[in-house]
Amino acid sequence: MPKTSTDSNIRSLPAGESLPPKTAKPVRAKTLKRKDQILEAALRCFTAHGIAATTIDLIRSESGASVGSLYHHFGSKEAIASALYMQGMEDHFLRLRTALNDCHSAEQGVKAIVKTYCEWISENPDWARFIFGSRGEALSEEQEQKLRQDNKAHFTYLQDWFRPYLDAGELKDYPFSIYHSLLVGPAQDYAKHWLSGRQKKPLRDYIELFCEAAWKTLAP
Amino acid sequence: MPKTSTDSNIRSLPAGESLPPKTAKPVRAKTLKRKDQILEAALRCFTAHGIAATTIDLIRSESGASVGSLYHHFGSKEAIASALYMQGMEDHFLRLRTALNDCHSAEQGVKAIVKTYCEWISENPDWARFIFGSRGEALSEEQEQKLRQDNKAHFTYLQDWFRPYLDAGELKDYPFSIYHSLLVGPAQDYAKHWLSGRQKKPLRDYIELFCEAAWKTLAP
DNA sequence: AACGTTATTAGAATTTAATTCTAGAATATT
DNA sequence: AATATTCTAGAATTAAATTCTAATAACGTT
Repeated sequence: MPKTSTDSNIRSLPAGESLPPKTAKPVRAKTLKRKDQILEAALRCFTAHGIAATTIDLIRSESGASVGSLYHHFGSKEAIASALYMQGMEDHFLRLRTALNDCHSAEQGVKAIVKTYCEWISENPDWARFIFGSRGEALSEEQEQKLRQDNKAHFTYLQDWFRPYLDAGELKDYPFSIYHSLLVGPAQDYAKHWLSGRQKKPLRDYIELFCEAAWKTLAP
Repeated sequence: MPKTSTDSNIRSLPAGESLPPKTAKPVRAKTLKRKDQILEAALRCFTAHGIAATTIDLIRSESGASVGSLYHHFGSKEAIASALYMQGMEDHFLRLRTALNDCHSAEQGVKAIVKTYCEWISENPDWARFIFGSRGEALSEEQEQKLRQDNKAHFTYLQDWFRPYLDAGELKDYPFSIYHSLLVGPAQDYAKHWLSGRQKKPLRDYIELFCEAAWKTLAP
């Protein structure tokens, strides 16, 4: 009985977590390759034609896979989008954590978050455009679940990272649930406008500015 | 030759503009009512089932209209979403301008923008959820065009409103294209999380905080 | 290296949903 | 009242997503 595979090619390992003890399903190299081909093709299609206008058949021909293969690996069109979304988030999260490792003050941390955010978007505009564009919809049960978990884990990681500085009074004491919004909200909004062509100046040009602004908001 | 009607029930009149001199097309009362019924039904459906899962047939039965009627008035499913989107934006823009009229300092203006933004979302959560959820996609040529114009007009309005204060040095002198992002970015991000259920505390509870934060960023 | 098992691929068949079309009813215009 | 236009209905069509059946390839086992 063929079963839609769910474990996609995970690139990052959640920092603190240990490997699940599971009854290892065999994962074939060719499978991962095909899945990646499909995801890449899908992103190309989404970028070129927009999410709504991208049909399964387009992804099929672009990826060289067959309909059967597509559905075997992902189960639905939505799931392809989901996977792309999740992959993007993971990629970004990982990068952010890496950046934070080199920071040793509240100010450095705050600025690193904003900077990393902007850089990721600048370097992966297609991916970012897709993620912004598909927000909300397009998440199946399972993936929605996983996204929440990931978000929460990420959130907790950040919280832990900042706690010492907070305790030391190096950071303004807002309710924590709001930190993320204060930090990346402005950059995110500008990014959206830039990605959609409504703003000309590249996001990159304003990185410094958004970093400064964020720090100004959060400095004690 | 029946033609898809394009002039939807506009609630706000762009402030500075005069009425177009057009060769008035007759607009029937019943027509507007039906269009509104359809839009309202559509919003209900989007809220209840999500945008992607809402079918034409669902909107049809919910609105009591026929397929023919639906297509006569809007021309496509996308166009229904577009109209809803536009209507929301207009509603919000109008409200914001009204609020700004009572402000007489940079600080008042800045805070009014953030406050109005938050209040509109808090009072129209379904509408807001839809707008955030449908971002980007779902705009037809014509409407895309109109949205850009509206945005630009709104933008210009804000710019004009703030210029005197900027000249008087009551406001930090950032590039103007970034003001909007600095102002509402944080509130917008939090709103998104709240609307999707990822954050519990209602946006309303943080209005003060976002206002203060915005002013802190923009104060000279 | 032959065998059985399971994963993968292919593409035809089916189902579901969006859109178009044709004709008739309602409303306005002369 | 005659005519033109807009609006409504629902059947017919088209397009796209998904399911299904069978064939092929990869893998572990012997």
